[in-house]
Amino acid sequence: MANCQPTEYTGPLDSVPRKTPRQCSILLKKRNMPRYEARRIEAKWQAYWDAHHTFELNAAQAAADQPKLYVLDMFPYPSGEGLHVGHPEGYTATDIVCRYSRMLGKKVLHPMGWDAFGLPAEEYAIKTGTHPAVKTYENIDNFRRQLKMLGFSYDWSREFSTTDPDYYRWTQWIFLQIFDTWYDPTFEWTGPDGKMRTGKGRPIAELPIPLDVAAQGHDAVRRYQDKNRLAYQHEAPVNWCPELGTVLANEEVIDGKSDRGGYPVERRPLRQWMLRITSYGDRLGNELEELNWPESIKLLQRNWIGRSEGAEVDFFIGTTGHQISGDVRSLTPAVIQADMVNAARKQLELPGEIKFVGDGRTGPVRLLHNGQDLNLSPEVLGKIVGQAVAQRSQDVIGTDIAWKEWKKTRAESGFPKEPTADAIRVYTTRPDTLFGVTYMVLSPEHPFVDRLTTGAQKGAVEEYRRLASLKSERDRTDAGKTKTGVFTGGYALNPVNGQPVPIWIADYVLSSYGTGAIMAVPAHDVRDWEFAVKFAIPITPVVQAPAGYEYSKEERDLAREVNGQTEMPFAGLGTATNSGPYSGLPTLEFKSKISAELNAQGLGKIAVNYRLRDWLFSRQRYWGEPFPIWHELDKDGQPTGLMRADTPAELPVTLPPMADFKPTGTPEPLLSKAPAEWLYKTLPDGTRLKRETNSMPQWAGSCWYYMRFIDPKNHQAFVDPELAKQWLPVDLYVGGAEHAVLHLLYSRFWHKVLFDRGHIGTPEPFGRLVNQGMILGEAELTGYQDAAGQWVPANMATDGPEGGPAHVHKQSSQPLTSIKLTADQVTKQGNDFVLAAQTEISVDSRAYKMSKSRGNVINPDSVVKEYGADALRLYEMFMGPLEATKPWNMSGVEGIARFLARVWRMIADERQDHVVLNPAVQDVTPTVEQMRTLHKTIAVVTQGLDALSFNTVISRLMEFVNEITPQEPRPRAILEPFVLLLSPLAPHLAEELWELLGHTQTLAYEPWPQFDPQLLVESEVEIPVQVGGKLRGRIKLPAGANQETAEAVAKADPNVSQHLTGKQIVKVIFVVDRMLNFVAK
RNA sequence: GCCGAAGUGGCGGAAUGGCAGACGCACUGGAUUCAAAAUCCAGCGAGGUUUACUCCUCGUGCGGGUUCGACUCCCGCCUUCGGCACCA
Repeated sequence: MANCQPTEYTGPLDSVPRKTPRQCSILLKKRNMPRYEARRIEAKWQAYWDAHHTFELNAAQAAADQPKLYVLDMFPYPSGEGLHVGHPEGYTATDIVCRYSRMLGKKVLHPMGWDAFGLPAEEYAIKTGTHPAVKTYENIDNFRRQLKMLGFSYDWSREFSTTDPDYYRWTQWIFLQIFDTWYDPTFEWTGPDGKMRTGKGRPIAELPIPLDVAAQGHDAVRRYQDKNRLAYQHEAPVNWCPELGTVLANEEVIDGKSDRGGYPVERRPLRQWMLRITSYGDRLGNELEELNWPESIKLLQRNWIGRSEGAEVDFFIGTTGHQISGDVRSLTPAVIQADMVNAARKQLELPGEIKFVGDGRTGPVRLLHNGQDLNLSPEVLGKIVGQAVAQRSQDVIGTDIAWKEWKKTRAESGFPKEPTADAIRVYTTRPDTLFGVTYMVLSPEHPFVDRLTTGAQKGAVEEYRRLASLKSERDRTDAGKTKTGVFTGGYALNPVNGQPVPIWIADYVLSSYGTGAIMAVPAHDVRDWEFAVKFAIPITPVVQAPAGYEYSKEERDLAREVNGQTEMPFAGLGTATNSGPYSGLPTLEFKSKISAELNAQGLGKIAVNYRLRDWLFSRQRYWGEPFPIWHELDKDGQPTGLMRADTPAELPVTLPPMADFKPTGTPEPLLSKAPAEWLYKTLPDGTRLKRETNSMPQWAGSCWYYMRFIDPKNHQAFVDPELAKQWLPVDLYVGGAEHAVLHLLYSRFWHKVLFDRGHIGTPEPFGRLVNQGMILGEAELTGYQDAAGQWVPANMATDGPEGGPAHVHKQSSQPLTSIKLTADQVTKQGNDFVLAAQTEISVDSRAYKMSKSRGNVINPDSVVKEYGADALRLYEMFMGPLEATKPWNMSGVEGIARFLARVWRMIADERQDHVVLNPAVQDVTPTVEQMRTLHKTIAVVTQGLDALSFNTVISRLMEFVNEITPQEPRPRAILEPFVLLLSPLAPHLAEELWELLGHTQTLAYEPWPQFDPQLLVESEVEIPVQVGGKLRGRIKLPAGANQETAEAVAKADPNVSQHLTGKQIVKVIFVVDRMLNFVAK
């Protein structure tokens, strides 16, 4: 017997031999039971689904008259690491919905593909010399293998990669659409969705050309069009990452480092492609409204867009001849007189007494020589005045004349669309505080800074600008640091009262927001207050806080004592004071009134700004879509600045063959090293062209993939409009919250452009969005020890400084060592875990994000190998709500595997050496109880799947098994529906059992079991009885029993009656079949 | 600092105004076994109480409130996680 000991059977499930030697059969029958063999079953059914094209949606099915459901997983990047356990979480959820929906009779579109351009493959190429495409397609093969191994019901016939020329041909085509579009913000129209909108992306050919531009000829018109396209080129400081050899979008820079790799990023002015997403800011914000997305994600997007309403206002600075660049305030009339007298004496060479009468404000200026009016012509007077200006860099009269002229011109011409050179344009949300402006601030990069800087300030200003240019955006915008700035020496005139306002530069004003210049109202803005206090600039309050106004923490933090009085900024709404004719107006009324008034005078207009910036759309790397754009060259081979787009017929512009992928080390794109035949061409008319050598960012390919899945093989269009109409929008879109702003905003933007241009009929791509939560590593217990090996309580440990030890003591800053503890070293005390041996030492108990460095990464391959795909799928769904962040726990997977094995034994006979039905499964009529169990399960599972609460669905399936397994016989009539209920979640096991129950075809299209509410009604119910709201007993009643019956039965309960004795029943609360409560005194 | 989400046994979680802790894990005891694995059965918030069946008190981050009744609704705080962070 001993030699019959089948040691090999203790190995993994799949190594159990199917046939065993006869002589050992008695023992081996027991040993060799066909227990639940996940590996065999899963491989079998995956092969079946493939062979039968079970989940491929062919044209006939797609055209069928059934409700459609488009369920999409966020496009994965097929990394070399392979699948992470986070991926199957969302994928399983959508797979369950799809399988369930097919059984409900819906036609389901559920595709999968690859977002495969990007840096990692290119970095691998640099290291190894292999072409990025090689590694990319290898990774894709591995990813596909892993996904197939999990049994997801994707329609693999629709698979594609963004790197396929057949796909990026259409990415380039869509780029050309964007390039061919300008945004008309005032255009009113009704879209195919029947909604009225203001603002539309229109063909560039429809752009009205101003007469003066048209007069300059064809090239001027082209340049004007290029400036107005949704895809345009722009020279601006951008985030240049030398390590990655590319520029990055603002969104790809985190804390001054690159999102990918964490390399330093510097600011450099470069010519880059931009997409004018800000034009769609309003619609991207407003049209979030109707989407079935988590409110928190909508809010995140709204905040990201950051719409603000206010006004643009021009502050006069004079043209070159009339610079206001001295301290006007120091100029008393006497000083001005003296200046002008000096100028006149010099110019007219007149001895004797010279006197000016009038100052230009009250009437014409006259020059008296020895008391006699010389009746000088305005030209001569102007010359004298001009000299005075030249002598002293400020001239009140000159300024005053220019100022009046300027205002007059403005009143006639209206507010210019583009800022003019004679004024600083500011953006403010509080035009009602114009009377409180005591200084202005330009961003250090503002183009007017040089003009406005006076000689004395030149050195300081230049130094400040130099330092600012070296700082990263992050350093400059760190809210915590104290404000810095330099006075330029220049002044501007406040449009509401002509008061001169000193102009500063400071890096708290960003060149990329608004107009890059602000009017500062320290009394009513916390930033301006802080700055004004630091530089002793006057603070003029012009808004009265309402009675009982509660100052915010920010405001209170800036409080200061002046003459024994506490002063602080007031940034809220109130009543205007000290504001000329507007005094007494409430803030909002003031705002609209002054905006209108400024507009009437051509001094300002209502304006909207976005925190969102235009999308920096070019990269300098190889592994991305080439732009379908050519640059015209002049005789010397220099770009003329004019562009030509490829025609659709010329697409795709494929990547040139290259062997060297090393970055150029400069912002010169890698594609500039491409072969000349790719880079240059000559048109029939002799025009030399050079290709655009930037490539598109990774986001491009993922912006529209959901549309291509609808019609992936179409060679005539990116998608057939009829099919798009049928399938869009995506009905359920599941993925991680890390794409809350970028991907989701970018694809909504592209979608809207294509909508405006009439290519698709829906304004939004994704109807319902669900964010799956993150899966953390297994929970860890961590204790801390100091250098001497003494335990330190966990609440005394804190993160060490960057580059230093990982943990330090909160007080002494000594480095601490973290020690991983086991469960038996630790005990719970109150709310804390403490060392069992030293209960005064608390320890950390936490799950951390999975990371290679922490060594807590769970590999789906090994989970599947050990427990099977169904177990992995079910476990990920059982962990908790889909949206929640939750820690992994390997024994939880074992628990699920045990459940699946129990399901197996409920239906299959594991004592036999081949797969047969359990003899307990019989064709008998189910009992009423069994029917109730089944129908309760159908009800809970159906509702649970509709609500995506898979964890409770699985609980209910477990309860079914717990209830039914001990029973014999087990009626087939309840087991078959059970298998169908299980099938969306554990499809391989369900198919195997379905076959075992005698079916010859897949259950994928079996009708979903319907529940009969009649069968759920129980004849007898147990309800709780409370006395004074506290539970005192439970009574059994016939279903639907009335209050009298319930009270009688309840009073008969000894414990209830005991609690009622000596008390008076004041009131009885009774809810039929739910509860009974005696309110007693 | 601002915005958002969440705090329930040893752990993951269930219950969204009506029996707190379903279901699973871990743990404890038992059955089976030569033994182990697997499986099956029972117990499992804390404290008190009864020979026993029991019964009582407390308990959903903390403090208040509304209600016959609150994990659930309202007000104020604390903690953790995520996002934003000089956006005029």
